[in-house]
Amino acid sequence: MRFETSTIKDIAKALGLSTSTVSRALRDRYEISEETKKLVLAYAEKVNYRANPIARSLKERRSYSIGIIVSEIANNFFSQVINGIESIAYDRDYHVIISQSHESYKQEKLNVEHLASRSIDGLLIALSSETQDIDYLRSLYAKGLPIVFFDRVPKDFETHKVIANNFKGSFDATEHLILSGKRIIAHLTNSENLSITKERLEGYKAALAKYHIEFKPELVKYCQHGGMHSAELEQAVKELLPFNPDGIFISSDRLTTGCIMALKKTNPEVAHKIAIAGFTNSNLVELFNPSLTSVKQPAFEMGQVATELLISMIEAKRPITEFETKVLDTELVKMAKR
Amino acid sequence: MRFETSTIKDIAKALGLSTSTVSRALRDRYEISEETKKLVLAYAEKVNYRANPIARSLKERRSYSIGIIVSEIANNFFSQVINGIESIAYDRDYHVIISQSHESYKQEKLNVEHLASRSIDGLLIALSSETQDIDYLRSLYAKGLPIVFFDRVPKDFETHKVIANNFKGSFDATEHLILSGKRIIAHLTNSENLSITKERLEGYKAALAKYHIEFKPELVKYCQHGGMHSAELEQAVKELLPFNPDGIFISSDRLTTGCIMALKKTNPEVAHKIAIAGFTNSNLVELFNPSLTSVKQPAFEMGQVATELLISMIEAKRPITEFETKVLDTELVKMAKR
DNA sequence: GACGTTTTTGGGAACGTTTGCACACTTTTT
DNA sequence: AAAAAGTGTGCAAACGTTCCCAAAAACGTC
Repeated sequence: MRFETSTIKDIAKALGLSTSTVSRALRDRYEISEETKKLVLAYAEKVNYRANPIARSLKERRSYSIGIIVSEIANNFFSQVINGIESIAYDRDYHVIISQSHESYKQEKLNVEHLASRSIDGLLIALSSETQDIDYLRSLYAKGLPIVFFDRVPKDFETHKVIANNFKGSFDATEHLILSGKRIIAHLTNSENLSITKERLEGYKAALAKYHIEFKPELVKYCQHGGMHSAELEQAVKELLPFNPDGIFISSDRLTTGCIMALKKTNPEVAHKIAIAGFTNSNLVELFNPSLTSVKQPAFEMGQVATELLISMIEAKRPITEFETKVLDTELVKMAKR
Repeated sequence: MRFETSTIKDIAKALGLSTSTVSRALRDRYEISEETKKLVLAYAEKVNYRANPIARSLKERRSYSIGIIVSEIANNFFSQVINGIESIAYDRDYHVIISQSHESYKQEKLNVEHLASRSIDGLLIALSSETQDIDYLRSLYAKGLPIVFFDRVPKDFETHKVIANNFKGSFDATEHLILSGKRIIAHLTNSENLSITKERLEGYKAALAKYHIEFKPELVKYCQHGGMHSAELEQAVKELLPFNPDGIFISSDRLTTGCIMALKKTNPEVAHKIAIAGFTNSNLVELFNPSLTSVKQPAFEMGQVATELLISMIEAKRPITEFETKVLDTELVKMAKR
């Protein structure tokens, strides 16, 4: 803000003290008499003093804020994660700054670098589907920026990570399809770059294997843009239909809703014949028609856990050498009976 | 970041220049020789110099960032608005900081004040449903913080505002219900505090009047928490059903989806008999069952327009005395035939 | 070559904090 | 009674910029 507001200096002058004393009183430092502290606090209250966080950041080289990078806030999963992050961060006196990569590597890098230059104390990030090169993150990390990955994590990066049990979630969903009698189960998934894509594919394969159903690579379709481009998605669906799948297991929020939409639009006659099971954190699934079986990730909790880990890194006295990868269980919400 | 990075001082020392000269070269000021400028820029490039925005903010008392307050990013309408805001802001070299009020007045005030203390250059805000007292905004505004309201705007606040044509949107939706033969049309709406609530109620009334249908206050139910508390919503729906409505016009995103959900849950047998028309920007309406007629707000555009207005205020040379309230048209998306 | 004018550069204060150090004053110890 | 230890305060530097002001350099004119 470009307008006047009372500063430590003003208080010092008004009270005939030095700025150092005032600062110490406000920050509740050790070497300060009860009396002066009371005095300063009372006066500060009176003039409605607000510390200038910018000045503090500059001096201390930290900002008490943490950066978040997600691909889209419009995605229920991510907005729930953000709520989880906020719930912990605010408790611990951190603020959060949210940025969207829109699944673009370039945008992601730009945002991260801007956040870093704004002195964020730590970063929580779910990689974009385009991202392959994470050297820019490595270099920030090497310079001392604490980073915690969630959901979409890189391998070969030694830090805390929080993910869902993607293998089990996929396994359960696929098994559910099989147990309801489906035999030709397609798999629609995200960019191959993503960790979640690989893990979910494995779960799908394992479920097929358990029931002795042959895995057919042609039944797996990847969408580079994670469902952001409807044309890409429709194309994938179109390529899948000739195999006459009776079930589709879909591995991400955007893709799940997008796929149903594409089916309804391009092949309404089969839309109800194909059973769908997919990852989604939409709180509107109950309204969907055709209905579907959904795999819900513990998004809020994931945000909380990631934030706790990040803050522990930020506030650690000594360099951390032991890192954890927390794995949280997903929940299978079975399709309503029709 | 608490780690070393090259500064203007470093460059000055390395090149045997003064910090002032380097600063001028970097900022492309007038009084500087081409030669030195080239030299400095080349070196800056080489050492990958990044200006420290914190220092700049402190010095200039502005931050090239704008604050956004919405109630929930998980709401499609707001996340689309945010995308619109970003699209303009980034073009004009501003960054955005998003905060959520979660429909709480206290949280809203806290967030605004934090943003203000972080030297945001301007504020874009949609009021929370709880907010009645906006004196804290007035006082910031009086101190020089540019504010543009969107969607949920206060009256008696002289500044730019951007809203949807709520009256017409409601009128159209209600008329649509009437034209499809409905006669007992209930209205489920937000907190009475909100500007949108009043405007939408008027549109609803006007449509009823046009077709000589008596307006009955008991058919209007307000939800203080805007659909955030499902109990409140279910209660409202329960109170409406005894009147045997054959149509419901709903005035907000959260309420629309929430109401359908409540109907399905508590009275599945009537859920399909009641025609629903409601405001929502969900991109999943096509999947809903029962289907509904939706009023879509031009959310992205609203964000864009609001941001343009805000930036014009921020960059205005002289105090602005003429303010506009832009009204954008909504779009009625009629229910698919069943 | 002295002088004025213009262009380029440097010195240094300022933005609002925090903090190491020194100093003054009290209290305790010897 | 002097020395030591403890407590509270102030001074001043620092964080990385920007920008006013003055100095220096370059150039033109007579």
